[in-house]
This record gives sequence, structure tokens and C-alpha cells, in this order.
Amino acid sequence: MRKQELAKLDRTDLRILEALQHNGGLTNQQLAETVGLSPSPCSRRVQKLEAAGIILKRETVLDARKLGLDLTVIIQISMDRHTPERFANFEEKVASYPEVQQCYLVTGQEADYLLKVVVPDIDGYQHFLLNKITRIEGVSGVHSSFVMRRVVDTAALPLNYVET
Amino acid sequence: MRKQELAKLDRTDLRILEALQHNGGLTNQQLAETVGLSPSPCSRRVQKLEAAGIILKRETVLDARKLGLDLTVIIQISMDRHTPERFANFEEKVASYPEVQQCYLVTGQEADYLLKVVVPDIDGYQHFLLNKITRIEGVSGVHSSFVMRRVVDTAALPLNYVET
DNA sequence: TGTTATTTCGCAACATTATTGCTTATATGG
DNA sequence: CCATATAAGCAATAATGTTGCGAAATAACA
Repeated sequence: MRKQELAKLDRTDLRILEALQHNGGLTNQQLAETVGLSPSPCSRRVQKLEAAGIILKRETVLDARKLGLDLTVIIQISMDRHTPERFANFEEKVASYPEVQQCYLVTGQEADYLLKVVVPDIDGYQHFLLNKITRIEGVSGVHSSFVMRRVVDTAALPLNYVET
Repeated sequence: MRKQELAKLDRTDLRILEALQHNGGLTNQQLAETVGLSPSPCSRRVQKLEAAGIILKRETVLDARKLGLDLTVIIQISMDRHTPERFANFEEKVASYPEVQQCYLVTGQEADYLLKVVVPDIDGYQHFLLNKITRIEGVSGVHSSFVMRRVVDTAALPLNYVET
């Protein structure tokens, strides 16, 4: 995995990305006005950013509470054997569970994987843990932290670090 | 904070939400075809879902690597005193840092807060930690886990649990 | 610094898409 | 089984996105 080639972006591109990060529902006209451009070059820039893969995808964020999904859990998982096969199998299983919003392979002695899962309630979580996670081969340790308050939750990146 | 009143949604609403979750860039026409509806009732349903707050917002997801943001870190933070003032101050500070994508107040003895932050590299992380996080009053313990691989990363909720 | 080449802009025309009014159909409840 | 309410589809309208092209600005080079 070679070092990613950085695209050359000017301030206008960054302003576009910044605006879209926080409000993906903006129309091209609104976006154009926000960044001080007429609609046509604005649209062309967005197309370029999509073609370059800098804009990965659009997501629609739903209200979990209003859908009866009241429990979010952060799970730390450790594996007994660190073989590529175990890891591949674990990742494949985990990726197939709709409850899993995030799964990262991380450094650290306490855990190999960090997961964020969403379920309706404790019962649902117990079921998920016992019937799905702990049944995956190689899972040796599980530690759960329950989310009490969501202070920050966004996909927005710190674009202030990006060179122009 | 009383129990959230669940909206009554039929299968069509759920199909709309499911489609939009994974592809917020769908046009209303594409969405209508996906869920087997003509464009007008489809548009009206989406408007209702937005008005009801079930659709919270649209986000545009960017490629961190292509922007030179190569390091994602999960930070566990513990506080020395669990007073509301300390917590409020911490949360206010944390919410103002663009590097912070997520911050949750969680249960557990190891940590009070779990953060996910994005920075360009180790240097940037060190700077963030020393000049921002550890300077917040009350922060007594910090443990960092570095993300090596992103297995799953989505905002999509498990709508299979939602009653129709 | 003058000149050329390249890029990006904005206008206007065109194409596509979203939205609204209204009628018809489909459920719901008495 | 009829009355009422809810949602669907069609067609017209409104709004929005997109493209070609000439002008302007910017950058590159002599």
C-alpha cells in the first residue's frame, strides 16, 4: 500500500468540501453561493472531486432513537491467535452484521478490534454478543462500554490540515 | 429525557430509509424506482421523514487518505472528578476541535470518554494530545489505540429491528 | 516584463429532476 | 356494505443540474 498521492486542491475546493461535509443536502446552487462561485464551475468542481475519489459517498443519517434503536455499545475484542486466516474470517463475519457500524483493527495490548454496534436494547445486545460475536472463531476476550451520551458524532474531517 | 415515541413506518418507508442510508446521492426518481413507487409519493414520503426528524441530515464522506489525513486514533480518557462542571467543560472543548469525529460518554472503569480523532500523522497526534486534550481540566488518564485497518465504517443503522 | 498557453469562469441554452394539484384507487372503521 | 381517510399516479409546472462556448484570469515561459 503505497503512499497516497495527494490531489492538489485550492481554497475553493476546500470550501466546497467543507460545506458538503457538514451539509450533504445542499443543492448545487446553494453550494455555489456559499463558496462564491456561479453554479456551473461549482458543479464541475464537485464532479471532479467525485471522479478523483476525494468525495467517497453520500450518506443519509437517521435518528436511532426515533427508530427504537436505543443502545450503542463500544466493544473491545481480543483474538487468541493472530493469524491472517482468523482475522479474515472475523472481519468477514463482522462486516455481514447490520448492527456493526464500525470495526477497526487497532494497536494496543487490550484489544485487537474495536467495534461500535447499535441495537434496540440490552436484550438485543445480549443476543448479538452471544449468538454472533462470541461464536466467531478466535474471539477470546470481549469488553463492552455502553454509550450514555453522544457528545460528537460526525464524518467530517479536519480540512484545516489539508495543504492547498 | 422521556422515552422516544416511535413513528409508525410501513415497509415502503423502511425501504426508502434503507436505500438512502447506503446511498444518500440517489435522485428521487432512482429512489422511487428502487422502492417501487412513482416519483411523487416517494418525494412526499421523504419529506415526511425529514419533517419527523427520522432523517437527521445528509453527509458527504471524504477520503481521508487522499487528503493527507493518514492517522486515526481511538482515545480512552478518564476524568479525575466526576462533576457536571468538569464534564461540561470537557465536552465543550472537545466539540470545538475539528480533529474529533466522535466523542462518547461511556460506562466502564477504564474510561469515561471514548474519542475518535483524525490527524495527518504521529506528529499531528502528539500536538493534538499535548496541546489540546491533556490541557483540559480534569483529564487524568489517556490511552491511545491507533487504527491500522478500517473494516467497517458506516452510519447505517440496523433497520431490521424496526417494527413496521 | 511581455507574450503565449492553460485554466477557470460565467452566461445562456438545454436537459433533467423535483414538486404540486388533482383524480383515482386502496384501505379503515362504523 | 357504505363512508371516511390515506396514499397512489398522472400531468403540468417549477426548480435545478448540466453542457457548449467565448471571455477573463491565471500561470508559464522566453
